[in-house]
Amino acid sequence: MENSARSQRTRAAAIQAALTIITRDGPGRLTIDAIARECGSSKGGILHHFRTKDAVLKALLEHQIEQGESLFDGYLAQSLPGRHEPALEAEIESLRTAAAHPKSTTFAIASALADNPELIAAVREREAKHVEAMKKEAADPSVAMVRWSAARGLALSSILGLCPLSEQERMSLFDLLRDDALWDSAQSCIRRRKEAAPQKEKQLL
Amino acid sequence: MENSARSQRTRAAAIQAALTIITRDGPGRLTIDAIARECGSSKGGILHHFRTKDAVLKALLEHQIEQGESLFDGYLAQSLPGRHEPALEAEIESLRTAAAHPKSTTFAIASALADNPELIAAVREREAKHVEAMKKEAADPSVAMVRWSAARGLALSSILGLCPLSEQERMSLFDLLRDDALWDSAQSCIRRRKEAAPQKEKQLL
DNA sequence: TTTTACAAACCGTCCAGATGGTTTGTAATT
DNA sequence: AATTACAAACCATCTGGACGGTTTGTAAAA
Repeated sequence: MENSARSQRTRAAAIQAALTIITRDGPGRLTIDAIARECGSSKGGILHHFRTKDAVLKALLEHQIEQGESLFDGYLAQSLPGRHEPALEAEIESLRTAAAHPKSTTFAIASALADNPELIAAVREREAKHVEAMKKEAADPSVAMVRWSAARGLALSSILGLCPLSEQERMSLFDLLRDDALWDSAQSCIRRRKEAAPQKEKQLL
Repeated sequence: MENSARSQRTRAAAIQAALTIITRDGPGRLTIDAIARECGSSKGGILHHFRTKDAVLKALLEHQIEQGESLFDGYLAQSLPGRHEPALEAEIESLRTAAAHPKSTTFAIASALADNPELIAAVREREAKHVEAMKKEAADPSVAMVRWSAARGLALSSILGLCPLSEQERMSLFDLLRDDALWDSAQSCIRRRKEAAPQKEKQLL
């Protein structure tokens, strides 16, 4: 086999093995030895691709980010032309999907990443771009941020195993958050009220 | 010194030391040796109080829960008699406070807990009670859940270092979420719309 | 004197990374 | 086409340190 192809294949296999381990055995069991065993490779082979264990984690995170991004892109592409806030809706749907995965790798990866704040920062910066897009398209950015935050809260709670709501409740809340027309009408009420009694948040968002 | 007092003191010192380590050095550095070193005790001494490391984590979690609970109780006690949804507001304020702590121990503890799902379940169950209370007092439970989820999203994002919003933006969003009157008026719009075009979430929440 | 609280030395295991070597692929030279 | 020279991928083994937990010792309290 061609060298580069071989290399790429084992690298992908290593990442897949890491994901398997992290979900099956928990993040505490993710060792280089375990990865090597899982993908039928050797420790040396793994360490040839990733010079340190942190490099493995970084690759894992990048893989996860790519997944999330393509999920988002898919939902964005699906959105009908008439929608007011396609990015927000795609984001909400992405979060709904993420929340649905109870044995989430995301949690495991997050916990494996706990000691690497710089990697987390990368995620946050990517998130900032999405937020920008959502604010830009929104009639009222602060309402968009509320909807986004709520979806995020549901997703993060579920991923961390902290969500006390049933799946049905979660689902219908996601439905509600997504319902553009509903928020449009609520928005006008809020706006009217804000103008009547101006609040701090008005000029900030 | 009296035995029991001495014991209690070292136990508290151990927990405090664990919190110091976990925030200063990261959860990966939380070892029994480190705790002993930090609080000027010995490994044997620590293991006299906590038979295993998991017991330390459990104690740490309980400590954190107590903190959170008393914070919530404080805000609840502060709430003025006229408010419609005191529990929700107290919860939102608690979450605001939690979010404000950037070097949060919560994150570190969460990640240290990653391999102990049963401990996480305890937190979730406690959360369920709060949710019940909030639903009970709410005119529209689904709106309350949206507000709560949004506050939770902001808090969790901040704690995990994933929140791309500025502190000001976060603060004003919390203000907005807390504004009972505003949501009341929005609620009536939503309700009107729901009745006009009934949705799935209506009967579920 | 028995129990409690702690200390110090120690044990077994796990694991990241280093090292030295083998196989496989590649490209230039003859 | 065959040979040579090199590079990349990969493997088996070792090591040094960290860490959870145990055992043994000790001094004070009960």
